[in-house]
Amino acid sequence: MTLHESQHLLAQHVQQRVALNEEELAAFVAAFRYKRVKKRQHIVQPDFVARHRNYVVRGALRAYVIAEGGHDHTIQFAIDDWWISDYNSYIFQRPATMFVMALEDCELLQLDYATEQRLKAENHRYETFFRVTAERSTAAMQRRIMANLTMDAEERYDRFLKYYGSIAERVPQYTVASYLNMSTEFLSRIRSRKAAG
Amino acid sequence: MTLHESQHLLAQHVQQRVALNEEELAAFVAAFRYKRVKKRQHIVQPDFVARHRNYVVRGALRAYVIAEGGHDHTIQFAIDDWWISDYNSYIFQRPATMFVMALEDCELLQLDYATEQRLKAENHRYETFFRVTAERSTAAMQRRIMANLTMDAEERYDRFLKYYGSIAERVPQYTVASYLNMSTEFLSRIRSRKAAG
DNA sequence: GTCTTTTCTTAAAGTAGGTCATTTGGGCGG
DNA sequence: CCGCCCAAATGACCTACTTTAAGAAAAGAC
Repeated sequence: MTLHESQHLLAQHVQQRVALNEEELAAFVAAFRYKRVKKRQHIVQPDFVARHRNYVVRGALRAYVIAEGGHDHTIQFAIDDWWISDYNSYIFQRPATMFVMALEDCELLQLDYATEQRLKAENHRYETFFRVTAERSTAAMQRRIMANLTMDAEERYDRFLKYYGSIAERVPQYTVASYLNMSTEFLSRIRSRKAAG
Repeated sequence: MTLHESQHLLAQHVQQRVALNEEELAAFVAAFRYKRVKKRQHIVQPDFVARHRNYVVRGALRAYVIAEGGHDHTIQFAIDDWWISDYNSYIFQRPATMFVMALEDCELLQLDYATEQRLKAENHRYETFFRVTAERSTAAMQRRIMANLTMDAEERYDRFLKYYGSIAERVPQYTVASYLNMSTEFLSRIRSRKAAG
């Protein structure tokens, strides 16, 4: 995708969340740096500070941690038109605990921390955009916590397919299992149970 | 506590998150309504829209859902100097799915939705406050999700004591168990295991 | 105080889901 | 089109936790 096309996608994304005039929108989008990453490449690693907030123009990524015992756990997915980073690292500019890895070749628009601060200080409406974004994340995470507390493994998988079917289609199944807090073998069994009866 | 003392606590809370001059701070705090609620009283109920964001001056509350089978699950606690509501309801002004109930007699400062919108539109720095608040919630929820994915029951309890020991001290144990995604019986067993050896 | 309700503990039996080991399949570099 | 490697499936066994049931200990109410 061209830089111009990528910027247009981001511009549309922003416009759906806050009303900016053309000039404001152009300046906002221009603050991002275009970046390609290859499948399996990491853009965030434990112990290094996450420097960017990443808008996914095209591609798929996952944020994950590795627990004792070597098992990994997916904290977040991002595909086209989503955002991803290690927010505990990015927001507080402290060392990351997560990996963020490309699951496909990706095109990103990256906003670095200092530039984000400048944008928020510069224009009330830019601040509003980040406020709306943070609020929606909070709400989505609360829904995920509710699902984890109230549903069994099969129900969690059904919910995931319902709301994030487009992600399930393009990422490895073991990453979905680890997102849903179950073993890859158990997810496989759920699926074969469904296919049968 | 007097209204004046309550407002002072909220003012301090706000000042720790955003730099306001005296006039701005006074106007912000004045937008809240003081409210007392008795133990066991609900301030949010399923099917009704959560109208307020609640600052806890003094007291303890819990947000919870009741799953099929009658089991309840704690989504959030709030004690002195915390915020609570059903954010999926409040932010989108849609019917709540949660209860928010007082675990003790409480004093709150409530901000209603329309007033919050007015504040955010009126002053860039008020908007900043809500942005910072939402960002911190997001980060905290992500840490909780990580803990739920990577830790077993006993580790989750240890973590809760470490970071929220002051909550554990003043709420019923079964509410802590339901927050940590384990049965009240199992939490009891963990505790007696610890007390012994 | 004493009666009642709520919370917490203990123990036995049951199960959702995990682990381990092996097989099957798919994608892709050469 | 072959061989390799990583992902998905399958089955046997295992365990961390739940459920059920009962009683003990706090906490209110009157």
